[in-house]
Amino acid sequence: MPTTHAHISHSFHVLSQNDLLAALPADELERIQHHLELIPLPLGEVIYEFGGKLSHVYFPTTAIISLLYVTEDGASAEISIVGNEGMIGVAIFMGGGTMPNMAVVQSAGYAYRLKAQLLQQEFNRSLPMRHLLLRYAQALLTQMAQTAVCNRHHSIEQQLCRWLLLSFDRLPSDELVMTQELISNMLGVRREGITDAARKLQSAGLIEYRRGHITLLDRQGLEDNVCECYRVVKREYDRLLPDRIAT
Amino acid sequence: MPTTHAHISHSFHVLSQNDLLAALPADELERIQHHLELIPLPLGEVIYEFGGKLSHVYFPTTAIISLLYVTEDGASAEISIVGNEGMIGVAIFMGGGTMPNMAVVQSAGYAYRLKAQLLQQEFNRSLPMRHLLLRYAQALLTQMAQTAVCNRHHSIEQQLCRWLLLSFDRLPSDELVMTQELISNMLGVRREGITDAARKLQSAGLIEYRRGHITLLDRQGLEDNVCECYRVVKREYDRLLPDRIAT
DNA sequence: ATCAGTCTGTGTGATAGCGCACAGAAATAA
DNA sequence: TTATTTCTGTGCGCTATCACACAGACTGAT
Repeated sequence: MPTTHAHISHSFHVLSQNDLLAALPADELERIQHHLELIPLPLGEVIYEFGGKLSHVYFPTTAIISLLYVTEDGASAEISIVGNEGMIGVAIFMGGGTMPNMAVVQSAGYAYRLKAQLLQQEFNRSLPMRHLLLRYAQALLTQMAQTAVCNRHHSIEQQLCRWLLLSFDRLPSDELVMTQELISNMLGVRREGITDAARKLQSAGLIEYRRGHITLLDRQGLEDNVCECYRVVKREYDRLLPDRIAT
Repeated sequence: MPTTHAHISHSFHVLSQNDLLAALPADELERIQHHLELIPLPLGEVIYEFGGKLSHVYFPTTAIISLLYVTEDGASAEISIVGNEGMIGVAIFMGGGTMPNMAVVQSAGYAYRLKAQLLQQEFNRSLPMRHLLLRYAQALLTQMAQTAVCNRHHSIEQQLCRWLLLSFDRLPSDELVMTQELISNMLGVRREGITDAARKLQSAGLIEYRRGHITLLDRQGLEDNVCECYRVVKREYDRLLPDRIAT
């Protein structure tokens, strides 16, 4: 029963586990607080389809969600990763309503959700809300742009490092439940390519994995191996959304 | 003398040559009209550098501008193309001020420019302005996302088709002044790769080229060859910015 | 405890794109 | 005109990645 589950877990959850909610001014947060529902998001759940209209926006706390594009011949590519630093549904306040990609839960967890219409109202009404969400949208823009660059120029191993770091940054623990097959779908490469790259990282002592579980052992080591794309994206998130514990 | 040049050409230019300006309500346009300067943009001019702060935003009329990212080891990749359908400087109203990429004139022409501060004021003041610019930003987001997908999955030839169509869509004529070397920089591939692809397109009768000039011969043919990415992006621009001749 | 299903490791070609090197052609400058 | 620079064409070997195929290992359900 999701409701019970949500209810039980509610005591362990606080709104501030999502950085955007945490950065809202107190009065603003108070206004929407009662409309926020804590929702469990199981692995693989599709939050919206290609072009699908969103009834709610989602502010993940422990869940991680991937924005994916699936090509006509079935190949896929991750456009961006969203976790507790952000939200799903920028198209709501950007005005388009939908986007030509899909959102899938990449790592199970929780998210607060809010009726799309309500978010839109608040976006129009409140200047701080608007500023915050727009800055987040810009960070998202940068992540997408850098994904394009990374896809063009960097090796699978570098991309895997980037992907792992971005994921672990958004995760409360050091263990990621994720098969190599799924990672290969995200990065849009072959599963064997991920196997090779992961083995290298494991024998270098940076990660450890076994059948669908990846454990972070040496973050610094990963950062030493990753391409600039990770740093560019991270720096931009830090710059644009600095007030993660604010007001 | 740019000033003279701008002045002379002014008589041939109307604000509505830029779709965003054209879509503004009359009263809004009137308010900013006197602050818009027509500026010539020569090929290769850098509008902003990596992380550079913008003093103005630009609304191209006949110019085409590329957003590029240059990697630490000197490779480059185009993030998006901006022409008379859009503007340079979304970071101004998104709130970040700068972005981690650069903007370079890819095809010489003109653009109206407006002081950044003024745009920001109008963005905050006027709801139609805000809606318009946000929808444009969303279209830009889609272009970036699709660039990532295309970089991952499609051949150089397909990408060249996409790039040519996006460029010709933004150009008043059927001739593009552009060397293969420059195109290869945009797409982030070798020059020889472009030579091969271009030769194929030429012998198929879709384009014709000679030393830095490319002529569009068969648009339908290009569209038949291009990957879905072009269509996805175009459909999204059409959907989000339909009122190109409005109000 | 067993078995079916899922994940990971590995091998063998094929191929797209890369790096480099250089030649001929076209435009531009002197 | 002639000389110089800038483009484009082409060849050759190299590498990363792909496509396919299958074996072994782990896990969870019965």
